[in-house]
This record gives sequence, structure tokens and C-alpha cells, in this order.
Amino acid sequence: MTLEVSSAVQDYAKAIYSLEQRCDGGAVSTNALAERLGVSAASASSMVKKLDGLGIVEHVPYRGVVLTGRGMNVALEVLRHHRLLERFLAEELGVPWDRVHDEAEVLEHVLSEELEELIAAKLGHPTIDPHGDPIPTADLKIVEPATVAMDGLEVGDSGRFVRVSDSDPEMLRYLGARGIAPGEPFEIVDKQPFGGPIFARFGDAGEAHPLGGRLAAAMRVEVGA
Amino acid sequence: MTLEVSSAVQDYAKAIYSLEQRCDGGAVSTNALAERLGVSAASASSMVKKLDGLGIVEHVPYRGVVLTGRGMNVALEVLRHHRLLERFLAEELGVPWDRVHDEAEVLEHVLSEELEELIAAKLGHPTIDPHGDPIPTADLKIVEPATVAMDGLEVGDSGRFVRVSDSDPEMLRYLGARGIAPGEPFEIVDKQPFGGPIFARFGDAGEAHPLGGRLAAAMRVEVGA
DNA sequence: GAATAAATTTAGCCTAGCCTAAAATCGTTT
DNA sequence: AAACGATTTTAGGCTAGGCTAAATTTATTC
Repeated sequence: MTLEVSSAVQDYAKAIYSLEQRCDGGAVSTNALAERLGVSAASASSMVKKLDGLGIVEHVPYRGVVLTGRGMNVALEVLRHHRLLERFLAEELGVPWDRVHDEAEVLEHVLSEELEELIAAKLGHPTIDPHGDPIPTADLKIVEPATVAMDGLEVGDSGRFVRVSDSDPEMLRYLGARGIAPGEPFEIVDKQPFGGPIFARFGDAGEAHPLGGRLAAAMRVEVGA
Repeated sequence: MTLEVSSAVQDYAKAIYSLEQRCDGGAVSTNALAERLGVSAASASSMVKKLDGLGIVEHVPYRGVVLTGRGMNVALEVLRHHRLLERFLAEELGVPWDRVHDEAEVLEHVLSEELEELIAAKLGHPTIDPHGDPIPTADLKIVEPATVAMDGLEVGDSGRFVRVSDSDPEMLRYLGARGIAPGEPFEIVDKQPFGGPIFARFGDAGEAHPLGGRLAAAMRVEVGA
């Protein structure tokens, strides 16, 4: 039951999925979609009409789109490809952490199901990618952890560092150089007032790292006991 | 100096290169190109005009095309991608010998130079692909061995099995199952008259294999001492 | 050298996705 | 409720790369 759609359709499904995750209000606006994909609003609008015809989304004119079950499967399929590839490129080929996203972005559209399976097996069927995001299972189930931005935490809070926004290579490099990787447990040990840095200790390291405003805002964490 | 061309242009360059190799007469006919690529002659003709404009080929109307230096580089670049990928898929991911070609066919167009280099390094900079065909070097040099079809040999002839035509998965499976791989030295030990099978011993195996007409015709060998 | 067969090119059309500019709709503000 | 700004949609066009059908050129055969 491979879903035969063009790579443009895959990109739209993926973007809609991601925007639905983010703003949990429901429908995704044409404008948000256009901006996300770097196309004009007119292009997004006409594509949305097509996606509706394909049964990928439900579109209420002027109201936005929602993924159908079928559309969700398209999105999760390509998301699985993307995240497996990121993991594979990082782990097996030593692609730098901040480059895996862009490489995976093009490969995800041409990965066959056979290759997907071979890669998953080679990696031992991993459940998270190098950014810490969950990899959908082969039957396209996924649990997105509920995360909050680290800059909203207070001293004494602790949890697990989940991921940093895909789109900032600089931050990925910065954290990578300090050995701070997704999955790490952490604890907030200090917080400066007036937008100053927040200090967090990761793993079992003795030393706490200062995390400035933009960085702390981009780091998503799962808060827990 | 990455050559920025569409994947259609890459496919044309690759096909022209391959046809130039085969029939060493010189120019490649529009018809042969069309048939090779599975498009109409009209499509090939209009694309050829475009390729000429891009400086990929020189086209003399009604006479055929010849790759330019630039076109040769496009072809060798994608050929390097293709053959490195075949090798990588077979060796690192265990893709069956008869499937590597089709997988590589789509991946070759989206492989970045960085990834190409990482893959080459991981494989130890191999010089032949799983079919026995030479892999162009990073600076796009290649030496295609002079081969003949095995069915033209006589008892007592010997040499090295180089490759079998890319396009026949059935033969690849058949040979693979018998442990006959590119690079193997061989010797002709018997030959039946009237188009009957030819018998060849491979490597240091004691037993000779019978190779029927179509198979022996598809197997390309380098004859030597 | 003329007729015909085969190869090649041209002409005209199609689809997917993108674009800009103009129209329509929505939501808000008076 | 009317008007304004923001969003969305429609209208019309563009490019890449296919297609078929018709014209043209080349090659061959009488």
C-alpha cells in the first residue's frame, strides 16, 4: 500500500502535518503553509485545492486545511523516511549533525520501501532521530512528546532535552560541540533575571551550561520528575 | 565546479555516453537515444536541441550527437554516483545484486558531493561496482576495459569476467546464485557446436558451468593471457 | 534520377507547479 | 452597518519535459 504521490505533494503533506502539530488549534492556514514552503500564497492555494481532490486534505475555502487519514499517512511515511535517513547519515556515514537535515530533505522523496526497511534494520529500528524527534514506526504510528521551550522553566525544574528546532544549524553545532545531545536528562540550576541566561546541568556532568535567550527558547524539553 | 543540470539532462548525458561507448562509430542517433530512454523520438529530438544549447552535446541535424567535454563530465559525474551507490547499497545495506541498479538509478540524481565523498571513503575508494564496471575517479577519469562477449570465445581462451549487461536482472540472479562474480578469472573448457552452450571454469573452482546462448552473449569478458 | 522507406525534425498540445496581478471574502473597527 | 486591511482565491502566464501527428531530410532501391 505504498502511497503514490509526487514529491511536491509529499512536501505539502509534511508541512501541513508539522503546522498542525505546532498550533494545535486545528486547521492550517494557506498563508502559513505558503510561508513554510517558500512559495506564494496563490501557489499554496491552488495546490491545496488539488490536495483536496486527491483526498490528502479537507479544505474549507477561506478556512484552511486539515489532513485526512490518508494525508496523515503520506506525511508520516515521508517523516519516517526523513528521520531514518537523518539517523543513518549521522550514524553510518558521519554526516555532521547540522547537515543531516538538508541531505535527508532530498533523499526522503526517493527512498524505496525496501531500502527504508534495510536502513531501519541496519540501525536496529531506532525510535528517535539525531535531533531527538520520534521516528514513526513501519505501520506509521507516532507519539510526539509534549515539549515546552527551555526558557520557560524555573530553577529546580528537570526533565529530558528532546530537540532543537530543525532549522538552526548554528545551534546544533554549538550544542554538539558541548556534548549536549537529544535524550539527555537535565536540571535547571540557575536563572538570571531580565532575560539573562538559564543554567542547566546535563546528564551526569558536574558543570552547568549557560543557555542564552534565543538558544533556550529554541530548545524543546519534556518536563518530568 | 558542480555541474548544475536537471536530472533529465543527466539521464540524457548518461545515455549518450553509454551509447557512444557501445557503438564506437562516433555520433549517437536520435532514435537510439529515444529508445534507450523510453521516450518518443520527437521528445529526444527536442531535448537534443536543448542539450546543444547548454553545451552538453554537439548536434548536427539529422546526423546525431556527440558529447562535449562538459557533457562528458556530466555523464561521468552521474556514472560515478550510480556506481558508487550500487557498491554502497550492495555492500553496506545488503541490497540484492539484481536490485542495486534500480535503486541507484533514482538516488544518483540527488546525491550531494559531500555524501559522494563520504560514501567513497567508507567503501575505501573502490574502483569497480558490483557489476564489474569501473567507477570514475573523483576527478572524473575512467578507463573502460575492452571487452568481448563470451559467446565469441573458443576452447582454451581465458581472461577475466568483467560484467553482464546492467539490464537483465534474471541473469544477475542466475550468476549470483552460482557464485560467479565480476572480476573472476575464467577459462573456456568446452564449447558445443550449433549455438549450444559454452563451458567455462571460474576462479579456482574445479567445476565448469554451462552458459547458454543468450547468457553467454550478455557476459562481457576481458580476454588476456 | 525518381520513388519509397526510414529517420529526424517541427508544430501543436498536455500536465505539474510555480509566478504576479486582480478579485473576492473575512474579520475588525468605527 | 460600512469600510478597511488581511487573507484567500481566481485568472492568466511561464517553464520543463513529455506526447502525437505531420512535415522534412536522408538513404536506398529500382
